[in-house]
Amino acid sequence: MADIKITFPDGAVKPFANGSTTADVAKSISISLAKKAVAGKFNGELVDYEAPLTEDGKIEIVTKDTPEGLTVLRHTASQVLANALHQLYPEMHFGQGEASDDGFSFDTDNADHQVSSDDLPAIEAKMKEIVKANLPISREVLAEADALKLVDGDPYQTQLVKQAAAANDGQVAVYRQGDFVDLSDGVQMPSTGDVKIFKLLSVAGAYWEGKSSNPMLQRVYGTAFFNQKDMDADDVRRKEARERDHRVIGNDLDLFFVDPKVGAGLPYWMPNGATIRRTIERYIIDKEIQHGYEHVYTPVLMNLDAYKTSGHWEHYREDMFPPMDMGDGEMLELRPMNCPSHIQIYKHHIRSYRELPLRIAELGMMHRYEKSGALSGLQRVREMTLNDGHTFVAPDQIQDEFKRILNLMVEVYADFDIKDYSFRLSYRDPKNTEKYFANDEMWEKAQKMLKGAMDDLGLDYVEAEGEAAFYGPKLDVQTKTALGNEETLSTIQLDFMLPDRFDLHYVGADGEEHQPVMIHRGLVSTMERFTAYLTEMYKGAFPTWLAPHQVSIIPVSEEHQGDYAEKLRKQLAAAGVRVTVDDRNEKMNFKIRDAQTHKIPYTLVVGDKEKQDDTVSVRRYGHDESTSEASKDFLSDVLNDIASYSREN
RNA sequence: GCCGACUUAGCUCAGUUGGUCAGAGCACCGCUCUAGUAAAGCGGGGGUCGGAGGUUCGAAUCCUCUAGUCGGCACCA
Repeated sequence: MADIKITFPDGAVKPFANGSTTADVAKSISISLAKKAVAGKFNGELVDYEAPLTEDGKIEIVTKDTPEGLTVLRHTASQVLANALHQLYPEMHFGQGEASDDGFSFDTDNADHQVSSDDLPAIEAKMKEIVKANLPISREVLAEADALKLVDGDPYQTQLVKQAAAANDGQVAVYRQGDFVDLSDGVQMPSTGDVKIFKLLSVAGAYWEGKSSNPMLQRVYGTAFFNQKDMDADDVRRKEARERDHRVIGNDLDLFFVDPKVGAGLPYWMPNGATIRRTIERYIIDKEIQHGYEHVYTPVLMNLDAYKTSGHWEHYREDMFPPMDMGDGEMLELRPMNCPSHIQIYKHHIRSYRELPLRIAELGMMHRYEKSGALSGLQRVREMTLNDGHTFVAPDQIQDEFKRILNLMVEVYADFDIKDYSFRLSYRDPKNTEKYFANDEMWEKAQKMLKGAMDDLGLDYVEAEGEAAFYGPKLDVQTKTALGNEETLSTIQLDFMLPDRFDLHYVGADGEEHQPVMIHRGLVSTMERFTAYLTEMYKGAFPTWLAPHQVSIIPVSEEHQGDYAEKLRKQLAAAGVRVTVDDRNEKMNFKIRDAQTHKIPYTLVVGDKEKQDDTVSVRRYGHDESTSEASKDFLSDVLNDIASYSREN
């Protein structure tokens, strides 16, 4: 057989015997590379390390230190987990395994004994046996009929075989490790012995195929690494994520609480949390007004008919609080969103094209009956206040307005020092269009318009089908919570539907009536979610302008310098600084420690020396040393710090 | 909503196979010490062990139901 030509990433081309493997190629380059290699990437496709290459192509060696290498390892770990489960529970039905950014998982269904976290040690022990046995892993391709025989009536596997066969000319790939054979579409390590560093983490339910109408399987989660150092670092990362969790910090810093006896998902803002929220609220209102928004207040209760007209009742009835029957035929609804309210504002006057874009904004309190399992701290609640805004534009103003909103958003993010986010264009699901407002032309046009605007601005984004609102496509800004869950922070949504349903119009230059387009937009999400987000981002160490307590004054001796401390407090407070004197009957060290654990940006220690010179000894949060400053200078420093949204904390 | 685990003082947690097991630290209150950059000392108050049933001579501990929390899944206008 003729040699095949292998092209390397640097462009070099070398002949290899037909049927050579990635391993052969790697070894030909260097022994050290072969040691690090776990798989190949041949013509852009991940291939097994020992898979024969039978045509010309470009190769990349996938090594242990790449994300792809880690995925290969975790795929293998997932298969080892499946093997262990199979040995421990022969009757168990198997769903799918997965490798993720975080680790790996495998789904199972066992009628007699559902796997629970108590079983993890035994499963892990069995996995260790399999790893120790160092079983070679090989890929085999079977005909559909043989694959079906192999899975022996397992309902989930049978379905997977059929799907795989349908997608691949009746061929189904399986991986064998010892006697255990399993379906897998992922490239794997050469041997079970390669899965040296791993552990199981948790068990949780997961719907088969991700559909809530399907049965629920038990998903075992674990993680795996190539070396102990990375595993240890991952442990630390998980631990730090928990410390960053806004629910933990919210409790430690006394920001908010939720009392299940009073109502799940109904948060109470303690003074500290309320101060942060108030600061955010004042900031965003001022910012929006500067940018041409008109801020309004509208009722939290509204006639149910408005939500029937908007379509929300039809789409979200289950997630709304039940309407109040007032007894005389009137039905009042706790509003789940603010659009109809702002539409009322729009409709209150005859609108001229000269008024457009008309920007209506509100910190609108809304209530949604979120499913109990969805509730989480301040991130998912049943009463929330949304930084909401609706701009009403003429059709030819859409793109400009979209860009304006985006610019405003970027400005706001900069003020909060938010850097870690990504854009997602959310389209309707083309396979499931009945969920959405029925107007194909509108969807096509609107989606194209959003994409065009993003491309014009040169911004990177991912496109997500099925993530649109029922009335239109949107641009979402995605961030991550401390625990790594994705959440939407900002959103800009195009809406051609509500203006039609509510019969909105404006008088054009031609004297005729025209229909406006609505753009729904939220910059900083709800006060609840945004506060949670900031708490996690800053790890509770809020920058001075947001910190509930900005300055703590500690007299060395209350008796001797108490009057000076109080004089300083008055000066600072009069300038608008949130300042307290710590006059408790405690030692100075205790109070300094207390100020630090409460993450107060500035601690001022004042003793006889400071009193005499009218100075302060300043210690910033997180710093070990202190500096001496004239009290006047300190005041101007703090004020400057606040005014500039300084991020030093 | 679904699967699983969990729920003991304001907070974080101990409580072995049901039998002085109702505890600790922090916080809180009181007293003493008047402090120079991350916890002074002593003393005190505080919980019908999430709730409701049940088993038992006896339940924080076992069973059932229920609420909530957590981890996921689904949902997220």
